[in-house]
Amino acid sequence: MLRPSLERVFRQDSLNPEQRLAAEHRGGPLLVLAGAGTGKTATLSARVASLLDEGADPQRILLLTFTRRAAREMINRTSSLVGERAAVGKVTGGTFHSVGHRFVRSYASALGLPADFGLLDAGDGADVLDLVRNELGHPAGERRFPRKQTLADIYTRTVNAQRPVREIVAELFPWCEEHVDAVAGILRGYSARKRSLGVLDLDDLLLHWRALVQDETTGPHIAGTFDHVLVDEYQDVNGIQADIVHSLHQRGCSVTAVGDDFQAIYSFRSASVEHILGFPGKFEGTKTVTLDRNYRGTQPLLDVANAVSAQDARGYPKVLRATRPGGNRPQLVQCRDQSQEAELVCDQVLADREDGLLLREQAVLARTGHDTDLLELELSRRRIPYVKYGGLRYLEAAHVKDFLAALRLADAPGDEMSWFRLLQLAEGVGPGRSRRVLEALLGRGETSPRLWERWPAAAAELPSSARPALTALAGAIRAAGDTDLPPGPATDRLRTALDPLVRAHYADGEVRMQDLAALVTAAGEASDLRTFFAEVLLDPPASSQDLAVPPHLDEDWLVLSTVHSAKGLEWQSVHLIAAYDGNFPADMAAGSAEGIAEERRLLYVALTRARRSLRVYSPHRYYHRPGGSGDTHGYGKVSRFLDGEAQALFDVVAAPGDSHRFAPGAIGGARVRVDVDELFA
DNA sequence: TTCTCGAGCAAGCAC
DNA sequence: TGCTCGAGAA
Repeated sequence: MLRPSLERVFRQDSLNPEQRLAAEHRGGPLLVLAGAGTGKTATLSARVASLLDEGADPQRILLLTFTRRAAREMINRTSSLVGERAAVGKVTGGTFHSVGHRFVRSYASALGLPADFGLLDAGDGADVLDLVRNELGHPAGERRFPRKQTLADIYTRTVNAQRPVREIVAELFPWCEEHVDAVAGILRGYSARKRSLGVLDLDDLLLHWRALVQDETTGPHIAGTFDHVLVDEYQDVNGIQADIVHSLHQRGCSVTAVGDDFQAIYSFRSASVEHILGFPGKFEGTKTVTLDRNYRGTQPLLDVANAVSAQDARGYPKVLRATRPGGNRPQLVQCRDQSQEAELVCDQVLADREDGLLLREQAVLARTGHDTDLLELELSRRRIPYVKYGGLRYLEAAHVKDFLAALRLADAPGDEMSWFRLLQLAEGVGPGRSRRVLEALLGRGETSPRLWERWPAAAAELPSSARPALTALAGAIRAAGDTDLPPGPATDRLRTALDPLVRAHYADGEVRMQDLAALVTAAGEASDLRTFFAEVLLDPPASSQDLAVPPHLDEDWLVLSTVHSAKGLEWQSVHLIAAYDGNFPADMAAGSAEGIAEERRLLYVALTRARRSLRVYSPHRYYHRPGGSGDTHGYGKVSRFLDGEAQALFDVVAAPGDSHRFAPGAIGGARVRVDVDELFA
């Protein structure tokens, strides 16, 4: 039963009967099927608030979310409900990876890991794989031999599916099958190398966490620290994550899973919609609550989403119903090509802004990061500020990797790969010299305490022009590794030392250094360097904007995002671009029924982000990367998911104007030559 | 040994 | 289109 105070709070927050049921359910596993926009966050927050109100210890509540942003939002909402920020703040929250990391660190010795084990992100892992591949004598140039990224994909699919590599390769990478023995050897070498380096990659964190929870000694210990485990976005868990949750359940934790099987879009990360579909069967005594009242969109928009979801007979049936009345029909905009698409989007964005809609209330969604390339040009030309989420990730930018390499060395000065990377920032230093410097610096397996004494000898291998900057950098790394120095000043020293190297090495060094300033600001709020490093790696900022200090109130920008990164977010106005068949579904995914089903769900996620206005653009002619030889353009139809029935729910708009002016072949076989060669005769 | 440049080829979403 | 690798010059 709820106390009167909370009773009032719930009513104020207007929980509907189903949401209330979910918030107040006690005993036994709970599955909340929450359609898009049905107040999932409000419900989970209310449930946490209700548990706290009953006297639950916040530290004994575990909240597993997909991103740190989601965890933060949940905790903020909960504290506005209970009004005790401090108590709520003690709730253990984060992503599977970050929470797993905390346990693996605590139980490192039980796992036979060094107490100060390091972390590899996806890019680091691929680099180590590349190293092993070359050592085993498979140069990257060899015909049809998988590249490092492909090797990394094979590795992660294999361990996450827990199936033999031969099966995975045969099924998902058939073009690599002739090399499967060599691939298996490289993966074995990769595991051995990680052990000898004392590092874990992202998959290892989950594997080790699961091992801890399943172990008869450590398992009860870990499960015993929690009474309640709440998992958000359950449709996107993979087999290992599902095992972890199930083990916690078996060891006595009360489990709540929240998700929407129709928003499962992460199968490429080995997530499977089967885990949410099979939840009631696996967790005995499950109470299932379905939320289908939509508080986000208007009915004309939801009708389209419903029409798309109805094409898939599987899953929990649900039809979204709007709670807000009225609304306009969505538009399906047929345009000539992607440059016209970019113009039309800009026109509309500016028109809506004239009507008082902030840029931040508008978003442009796309299948892939580079679908927005042309649009970004047009936005810059018209001076419309924007922030881009997804696509090329922040951590993959070379200068950010440089900075993280320095950060890693502060914690682990013996890290060969990081040194190798940083040394080559200097002019006149390549792989050859780096190797000699490292030989002098790291010796043969000697331990690190004496490492800094060897720096002068190591620096002697450097060309004199490179010596001052690298010596300064080494000094900054050594100072940053001193635990007495707080993370803010420590990272600032690193940044200062990197400054001349970054400016000289990259053409746009100026801009890159500003990015790093944002990282230093973020580091200032962390408790120590190692924690900061882990946080950045395990929950990377979606863009440098994520790290920046809170922007001024008068700043406003349009949001560009991939559909994947847009999950869980909403805007007043949404533009979905490049919705042609071949992109929705992507050609790559169109080979299998499950692949197509997932693409449909991806479109569904995009369609359900809008509150008031939705425009879907389908360019007739689009650019694509040449797959073989010949034309680099394709002629597309609108996505097959927007069939006749779905299209009838749109206002179909043909782009205005000159649809024939640039039509291919209009001039027949004419050849117009421009030739200045005679000038150089 | 480092750097530059051209050829050849691959492919997206991300903790 | 943009990365990676190999050839060849400084």
